Amino acid sequence: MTTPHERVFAAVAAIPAGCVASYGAIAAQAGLPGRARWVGRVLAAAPAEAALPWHRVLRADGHLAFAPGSAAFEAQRRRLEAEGVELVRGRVPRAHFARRQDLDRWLWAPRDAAETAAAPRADAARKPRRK
DNA sequence: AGAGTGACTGCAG
DNA sequence: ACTGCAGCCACTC
Repeated sequence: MTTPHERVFAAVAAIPAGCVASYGAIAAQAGLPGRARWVGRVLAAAPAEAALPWHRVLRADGHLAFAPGSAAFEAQRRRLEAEGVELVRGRVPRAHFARRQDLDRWLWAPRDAAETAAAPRADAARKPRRK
């Protein structure tokens, strides 16, 4: 059967191009709520052959998990920008976060709908923060 | 066995 | 917005 490890891979692979998801969301999607750190560990150990869109996974607040300026940070930022996802004031706008159902649709599971937990408002049509 | 360490998170100050 | 802190849990000394 599917191992937690495989479910994490599947969840990451299910993130649509141009979208992102948090470590916690991936963990929850893989049936491991509360284990965001473990997801980070799995991705760090993931072989390049897996060709996972690891760059679409970031912190819940929109910040990349790597230290700003580090090689890994820049690499991830480049990959995101290549898909049209740009950092605004150092973070990815909530509007880019994939929604629960977007991931479910790719995975299979109607599963529930009960826990529509983090349903981020998908607009973000706000004024340009003065200056 | 026990302490330290994160590709994390949410809450508190 | 930033800093700390408590939970979190696998893994490494």
